[in-house]
Formats: sequence, structure tokens, C-alpha cells
Amino acid sequence: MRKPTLHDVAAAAGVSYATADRVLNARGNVSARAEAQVRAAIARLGYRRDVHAANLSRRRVYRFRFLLPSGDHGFFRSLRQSVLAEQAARAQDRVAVSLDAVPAFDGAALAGALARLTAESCDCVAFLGVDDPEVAAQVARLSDAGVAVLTVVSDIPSPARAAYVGIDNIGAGRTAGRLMALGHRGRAGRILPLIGTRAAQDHAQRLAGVAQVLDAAAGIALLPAVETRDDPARMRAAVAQALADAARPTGLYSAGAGNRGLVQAVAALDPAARPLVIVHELVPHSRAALEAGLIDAVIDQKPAEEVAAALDIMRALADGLPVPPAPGITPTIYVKDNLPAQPAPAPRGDDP
Amino acid sequence: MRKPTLHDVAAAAGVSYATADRVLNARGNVSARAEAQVRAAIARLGYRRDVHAANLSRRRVYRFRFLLPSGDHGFFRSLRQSVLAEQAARAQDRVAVSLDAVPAFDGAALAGALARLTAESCDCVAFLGVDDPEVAAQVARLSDAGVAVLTVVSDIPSPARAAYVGIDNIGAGRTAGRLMALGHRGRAGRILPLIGTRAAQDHAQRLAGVAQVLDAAAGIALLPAVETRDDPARMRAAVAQALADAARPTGLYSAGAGNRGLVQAVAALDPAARPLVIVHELVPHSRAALEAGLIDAVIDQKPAEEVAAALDIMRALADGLPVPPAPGITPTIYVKDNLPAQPAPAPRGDDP
DNA sequence: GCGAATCTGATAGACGTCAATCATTTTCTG
DNA sequence: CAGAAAATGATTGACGTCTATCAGATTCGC
Repeated sequence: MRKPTLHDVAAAAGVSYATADRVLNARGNVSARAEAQVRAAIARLGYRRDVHAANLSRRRVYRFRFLLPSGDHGFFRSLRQSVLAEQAARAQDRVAVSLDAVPAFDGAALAGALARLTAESCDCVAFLGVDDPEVAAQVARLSDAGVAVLTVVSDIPSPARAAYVGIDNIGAGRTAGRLMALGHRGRAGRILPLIGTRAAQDHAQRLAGVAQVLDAAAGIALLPAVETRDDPARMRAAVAQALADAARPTGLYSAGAGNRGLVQAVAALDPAARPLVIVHELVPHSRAALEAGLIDAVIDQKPAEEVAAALDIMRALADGLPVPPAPGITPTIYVKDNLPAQPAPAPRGDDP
Repeated sequence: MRKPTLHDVAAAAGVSYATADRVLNARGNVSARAEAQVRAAIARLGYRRDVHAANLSRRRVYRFRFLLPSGDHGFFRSLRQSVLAEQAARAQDRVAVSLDAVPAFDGAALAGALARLTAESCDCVAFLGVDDPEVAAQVARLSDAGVAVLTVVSDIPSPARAAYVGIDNIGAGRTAGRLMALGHRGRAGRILPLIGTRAAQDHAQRLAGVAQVLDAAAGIALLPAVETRDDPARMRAAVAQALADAARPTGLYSAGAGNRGLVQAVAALDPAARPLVIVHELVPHSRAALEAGLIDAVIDQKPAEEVAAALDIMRALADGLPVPPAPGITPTIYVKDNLPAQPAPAPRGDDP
């Protein structure tokens, strides 16, 4: 049996193709009786609209937009690269992905960028959530205007955002804590947490997570967190100072960025006696440090997967499908031996 | 600018649509000059054929087949479930995925199943590689017949198989070794490796991997591997015996299946004094043990991602595109705190 | 330079859906 | 029951590609 077409549905329902079409696309001017017949036929035949034929016919192009921080942090960079990679890969599927840069952590700037979007130029936007009233207002406006909004990497409280794609940062912190506990296994220890700023929600959540696990672990103390503002120089100084202390920490947990400085400080130590080091985000620096044995684990949120998941959700939103249950982006643990192959230089398909 | 169509190409090349089509689809009967003109126009305009329109027109359906072991091992089960999930999800994209069961680890049976396939009924097959001459012969036959063949989870040496999707098992073993080393951190220890059978290539490779890392780690000895035939009862007995020994192992590494028995044996111990336990594959049993704190880490090969990657490659092969560079399935590490959400009860999109 | 072989152009009907028009029938309102 | 309003059917031309056919043009061998 061939897949049923709308013509089959119309025939089975005993109505004309036009009427079936009116029901399917909610064009109105259909009696309740006819509508019921058509719906019954759809269900009976298991009809599913051929999206590709439909998109061909209506010349549809999905216009999806990413607003991502322009910083040169390795993580933002790989996020942007993932978007560009998907941009090329999905062009075949009538998905036009555009990428705009916005200043990092700047609610006003983000709100300004959002304010320029209209339903005519964009079906769906994704950006890093910043907790800001102006941003919330724009999200509400866009949502009302029919532009689906989703947050990636960090969420916002607004109920108007259609979905969030990103990791659970408390869970990520717990994961780090678990590895710290594993690396101590009953021995006493002192963990120094390093964060960018307490004001950053994700850093704070990771800190909370690591505390949850270590509180339950006997003998491991969590030292007061040091704020580094994600700055390598500050990071280096903070770590060097801590390591010079008589009660040297047995573990370093960096929940934020600026890990170059951390690695530099650790590299100065006797390798056999260095503390356990766990950082976030697999970027060229952290990867190199992992390979060199200067740090022990990297907790990563797999930006490429986040972008891909975000696009799948955008697609579902644009098609009016039920949003696929957030394909749980769980933080992944990298050690020296399970690193992914070096990022290939942007693969492209060619078949003109 | 609208995306160029083949009509545009023909016009730009100064030939008729028919000739452009003859070039694009290699129908022959085209002069070298005309062909060159068309190819130049394609390049100049950046023309890319609209696969969806093409598939619509030719009523194409991709027929992909998985031959997977029928065993009730948790891992095989989740592999099969992943296939079924993709089956539903990709029906929209003209991809007909079928799943057939074959006896596990049975080269002859696999070869028999492969022998029944023809190019008329199948565009591409995927199965778990079994090193067997009959299988190799069938792979060669299918490849000649134009049916692309790919292996998943475990590879075969044959060059006729178009691609392999699965983890590097040595790397997976190394990852386990790295975690073992992390859990010892300079302290001496004895690790007991448990494998199904030395004859299984993947188990042997994992064993080699863990040895590589532990040889380099000071003070950690790798005990002789015990073969359990993936049988929970044998596993339980072997572990219980080892734990009763005066020189009790400080770590257990199970490279194969039957971990239910392992968990039972470990559960009988004082939780504070149990060895470090690392097993493979996130299945209901291992997940429960992880959540209960009876084991420390699970190394998983993410069957769902493997299946998805395999289907993407099948699609590329069927379309004659360059095979996307194997999207590096790296083994992932699960601890208690970064477990994915419970597998949802098969999501489905509905939009008739 | 003639017939044969090869190449080229023009065209048409699919594929499944959308979007629109227009004529006709049915139902509602007063 | 007339007239208006609502519902329905029938039909058409896209969308971009495939496949097929047929007539006409060009090249080739000899």
C-alpha cells in the first residue's frame, strides 16, 4: 500500500479535495459534519502530510536566527562554529540559519537586537538567556508576534520562551563533585572552587552542585569560592596563591572560563604532586592541557549537539509539531582518552 | 536572489533544460562541449539540486535495513529501540527503516540473512560486524550489487564495507583505565578485569586499553582477566571469590556484560570499603546500580547516537554524497550525576 | 553527399501539496 | 419563500525535478 495522499483522504471522507484541504489547513468555511468526516478519514488512513511536497509548493524557507556572544572565549567560538556548520548542512532542507553577534552578558544589547526582529524576517530566534526585564519584554513581544523564541546554554525565567536547550548546571556541578570525590576516595581533601562571578547564574549553579555532592562526602572540604572574572591573569594569580598555601588544596574546580591561567599555574608544579583539576568546556586550551596531563577532566556541554538540538526544535516549532521532548543534553566528561577527533575543517556535501 | 533551478542552469549554459538534465543525471548522449558548458554554469551559479523535489518526483523511498542481534542483553535491546525510534521519526523523510533480528555472534546466520538481500529490496544494510569469511563474501557481493554496507558497534576488516559507526574500544578501555587511575591517585591497587570472552574482539580491545593506561600508572597492578561468558551467575561467583581473597582487588573493571551478577556481589560488601567499579553500557541494571551508589562509573557507547549517525551515513551513501566524516562516536562516561533523563516512551510527531 | 549515428530542443505528464477562483448547492434568516 | 450567507465541488497553475517521447539538427563514416 502506498502512503495515502490528501486525495485519498478526500475520497475516503466522501468530500472533494478542496474540502479536505480546507480542513487540513484550517481555511474555514467547512461544516462540522464535513470536518468530522475528514478527520475520521485522516485517522483511519493514517494520513500524514508530506512536508516536503508542501514546502516545495509553498516555497517555504525556514528562517532561523541565532544571536550569540561575540567574545573570543573558546566556548562561544565553538558555539558559533557549530552554527555555521549546521548552516551549511541544513541549506538542503530549506533551513536558512543566520548568525548574529551580540555583546556577551549584555541584556540591553540583546534586547536591542531582539527588538529589530519581526515575524516577516524570522520564524524563530535562539540566544543565550540573560536575566533582564528588557529581554523578557522582547521575548513576550516576539512570542505574541508569532516568532518562536528559545534559549540555549542558559535559560531565562520567562514562560514565553518556547524551549530551553542546554545542560542542567547543577547537575554539571554535581558531576564535577562526583569526580572530585572519586579522586579522593575516602581521603581527606580541600577543594578550591574558582568561578567567574557569583552573579552568573550558571557558575553559581555549578558551585551549588559541587557543594551538594561534597557535603555528602566525608572528609572533603569545599573552600570559599574565588571569583576570577573569567580572566586568565586573575585566575593564574589566584591559583598560584592557593597552591603556595601551607594547606594546599587537593583539588581545583573551575566552574567558569579563563582556564589558561589555571593551567599555567598548575604546570609549574611537580606533576606527581599536583592537585586534581577539573574544568568546564572542551576548547583548544583545555584539550591541550588534558592531553598533556596537566588537568584531569573536562566537563563539556557539547555545543555542537546543543545547536543541532536547538535547530531540530526550531523546525518542530515552525511546523507546528509538538516540541520533541528536549533531547536531554547531559554534561559529558572528557578525560585524556575519550576525546573526540579533532574538529574537522567544516565538512560540506556536494552533489550539484 | 532565489536559489537557482535547473532551468536557470540550462539558460545560463545556453542549452535546453533537457540537455542540462542529461548532464546532471548522466543520461549520456551529450557532447563534451555541452557538458562542459553545463558544468560551468552549475559551478558559476552555485546550483544544488533540490533533493526533496527530486525525491518527490521520482517517488523515491530510501530502504534501509538493520540486522541486529535478538538477544535480550540490555545493550542490544536499546540498540533495537533506537532503531525503532528513528524508524518513526524518519518516516517523514522518505526513509523506510526495517529491523530484522539475527542470532548474536553467529557469523553463519548473519551471512544467511545477508544472502537474502538484493538491491531491489534494499539500498543499504547495517549490522554488527562478525569476523567470518561467509559474512565477508556477502558484504562483497552486496557492495558489488550496489547495496551499501555498513557496520555498527563492531567492525570487520573487509574494505567493501562503506563505513563503520561505533566507538574505538581501545579508547574505551583506556578511558576506564584513566578513571581507575583517578580513583587511586598514587595509591597502590589491584584491578580485576572481567570480560565475556577473550575471543570477542571488542572485549579484548578494551582489556588492552585499560592495560595501556595502568601500565603507565605507578603502583596499580592489572590482575589476570577472568572470563565470565557474559553470564551473571558466573560473574557473581567470580567477583565474590575475588573479593573474598586476602589481596582483595581495589577495582573491578567489567568490559563485557552480565553485570547484574557483579552488582549483586558488590552489594553484599560494606559500602565504605567496596572497590572502585566501572562497567560498560548504560542499561537499566547498570543505571540502577549507579544511582544506588553500588558502582562508580558506566562507560557507554550511546546506541541512540550510533543509530542516528548510521542513518545519516546511509542517507549520504544513498544520495551519492561524500560520506560525512564519521561523526566520532566517543565513549561517554556516566556517573551518578550526569545521567540522561529516563528514556521517554517513544516520542512521536503528529500533524496530519 | 547520403544514410546512419549522435546530439539537441521542445514538450508533457507525473509527484503531493498549496493557494486561488468560480460556479453551484445547501443552509440559515426573517 | 425569497434572499443572503455559508459550504462545497471542480479546476487550475504553480513548486523543482524526473522521465519519456519525438522531431529536428549536427556530425560522422565512407
